[in-house]
Amino acid sequence: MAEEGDEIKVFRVQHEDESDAPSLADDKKDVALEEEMESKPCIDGGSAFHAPSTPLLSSMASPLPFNFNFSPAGFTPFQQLALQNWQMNQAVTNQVIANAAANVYAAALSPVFASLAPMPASPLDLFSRTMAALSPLAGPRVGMMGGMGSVPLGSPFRPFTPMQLMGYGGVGGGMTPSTSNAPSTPNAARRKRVKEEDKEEHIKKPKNAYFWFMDENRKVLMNEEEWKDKQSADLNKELGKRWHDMKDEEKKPYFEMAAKDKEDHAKKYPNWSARENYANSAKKKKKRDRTTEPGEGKKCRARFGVDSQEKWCKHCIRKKKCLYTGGGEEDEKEEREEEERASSHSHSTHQRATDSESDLDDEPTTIPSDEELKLTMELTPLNPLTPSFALNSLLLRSPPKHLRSEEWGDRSDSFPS
DNA sequence: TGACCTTTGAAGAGA
DNA sequence: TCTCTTCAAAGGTCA
Repeated sequence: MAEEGDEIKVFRVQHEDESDAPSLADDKKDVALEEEMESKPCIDGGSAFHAPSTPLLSSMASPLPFNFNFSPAGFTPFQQLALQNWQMNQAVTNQVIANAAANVYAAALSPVFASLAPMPASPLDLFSRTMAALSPLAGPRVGMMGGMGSVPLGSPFRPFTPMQLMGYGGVGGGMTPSTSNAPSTPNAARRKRVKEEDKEEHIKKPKNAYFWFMDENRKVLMNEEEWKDKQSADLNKELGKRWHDMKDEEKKPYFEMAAKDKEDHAKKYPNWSARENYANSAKKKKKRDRTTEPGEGKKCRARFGVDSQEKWCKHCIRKKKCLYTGGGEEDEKEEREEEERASSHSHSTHQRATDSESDLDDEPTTIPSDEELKLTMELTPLNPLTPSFALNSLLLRSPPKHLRSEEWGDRSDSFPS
């Protein structure tokens, strides 16, 4: 059987120079993508088979049937995107075949299946049996929606998870559950690094005296019969009472601890200010915004509705700045910024309403982002610029009917024969 | 997975 | 100077 650590790396993209590692921002994007992909379980619900590496397989790895590369030059950005997707799918397909081959080989090595699947006699034998395993005629199948990469039901073949197919998680690296805290793959290490970097970005406030007191007494309280099953909030209530009942002298050590903590914090982060932690994330800002009553802070039109103008303040009735919202400095600043943004844009794209009527609208007209535009275009049928359209067009090797031939040009040499 | 609950004290912002 | 708001920790609950 294959040794531990043996692996097949057919399409794993390696950075030639590790020092030329992607930036943290890129890492974050990658990690988000990886987490999304890894969150999708292996389709047949089983654990993926550990594909062995053998000289026989090595001979198989290179001349896989679909291995085309062609230059995206001359394509529109969206067509290039489609091209990338297509090439990625091609890589996945190749990996599926490689995995199937590995499974055929591994099954042959297994004492259980040896009688059913004898050793491949040659690379050609292995290849033909691999293709047979992938054939739709191979009986009921499981995994990968019954398509390419699925395996005959009841067979020892296990499809790889999407991440494994892509080379993430490592065919030889992340297949078995890790028993240590150490990241099992370079990607896991990268993910951990990203999380740690995120952690480092946030410098927490030093604890105050009461928090030092809580630290010390929470566990004591939790050991008390009466409080051991209570929730944290209840414990905090009780701790608050006890803190309140304590004499100043009893509190003194905690204030000293807090003072020391504050001093150390100031030494460690001389330029830090508590302000830095004020709603520095959108979620916290959202949370903060929710602390106001529903409708509070809204202008009269939004608060009472157009039909209840009798409830509006006199300013709103006269289309002036709402009395309820007050139109604080922050609002005015935002409005100024909004107007600047609007004026910097062409007047045709987004003209922020400047009259009081529009000013009363809750949601200003927003400019769709590039991503939103892309999505919209993807959802628009027959748009020649959408990735899916471009992909289909590429695969069909013929220009869309409504595209002029000179726009499309001759790209027949870009496609596999 | 992250908000919420609950406490006190420190810090910052704004009036 | 005063008032108001936010955040620091904990861990169960809930969406």
